[in-house]
Amino acid sequence: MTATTETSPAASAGAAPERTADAEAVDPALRETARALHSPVVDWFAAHARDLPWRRPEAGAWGVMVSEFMLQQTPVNRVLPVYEEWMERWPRPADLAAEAPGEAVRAWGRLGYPRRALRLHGAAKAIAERHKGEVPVEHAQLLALPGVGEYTAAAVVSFAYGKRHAVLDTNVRRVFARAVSGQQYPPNATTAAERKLARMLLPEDEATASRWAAATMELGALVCTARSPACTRCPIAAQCAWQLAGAPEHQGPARRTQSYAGTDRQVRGRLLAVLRAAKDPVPQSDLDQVWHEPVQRARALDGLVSDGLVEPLEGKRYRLPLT
DNA sequence: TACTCGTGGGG
DNA sequence: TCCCCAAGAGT
Repeated sequence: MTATTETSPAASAGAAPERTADAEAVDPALRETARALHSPVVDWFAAHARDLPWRRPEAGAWGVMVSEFMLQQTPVNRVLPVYEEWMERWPRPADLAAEAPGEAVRAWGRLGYPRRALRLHGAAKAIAERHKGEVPVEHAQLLALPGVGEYTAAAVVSFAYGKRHAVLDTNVRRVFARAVSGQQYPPNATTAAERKLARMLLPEDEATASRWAAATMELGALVCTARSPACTRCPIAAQCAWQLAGAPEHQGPARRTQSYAGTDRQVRGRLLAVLRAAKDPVPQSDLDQVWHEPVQRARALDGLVSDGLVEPLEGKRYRLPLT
């Protein structure tokens, strides 16, 4: 029974008058599908969830937010040590807000995409200034913070505050694509249909919805993986639309793989690595050593400066930003 | 929408 | 070895 992801005639025909304005019509078949998935997935999570530091109560909303920033496109194993250092050094948003942004970039280390460090610092400042030092509870307020998008806002709302909110990351999208839509992989870009499906599948009960969000993510991360899913260990393999369809190969455009060698990104990474390691301002002549091609080198450095990741000083010297 | 933005480990 | 991909956001 593959669930339809769009409006079904049955559900939308005679719109129930008692529905509130923003309530969505729910396909009865999909509702049944959802109920059949909730218990197995949530129970599996209770038995197999990893003991990650940001899942412990003492992490608090700030800990959850820090972890979510770090986990944007970076694997858990690499995040763990940096997260621990970070939380020890800056246990509250105000602690980070009081620091120079360059210190956040330095402490970010080699997690990659260092703009995230800058944005996390900016988010901490906004929280300190506009929210009395407390991580906001409202999704819209979270969304207004730098570096917080649809996913991160939902994750904080759900994981930190236990609210009922659909959480749609790459893991969840893959689980739903397979279990419900019968596809090996989700579309390249998140679609409105996926968002709607995620809302439809969300359990009504708040506490269950929160567990469901974390559980579907964990299932995607540990079992329903991209490359080689461990279907024998999957709690919903018997109901999986993709399995029931014979695990067909993905059709449609392949995800375009991003190159790295020789790109500006690589040059930026090398430049920033030098600056992270330096305690004092670095003369340009030192930065020139990291890349042979002068035009690309200059472009990369300019980009870092305009992104606010690097601060230019008098006499062709550079450092991580003090302000 | 499609593209940019780091880094490194596992298949 | 090489390639794929990993709890996205911003433009």
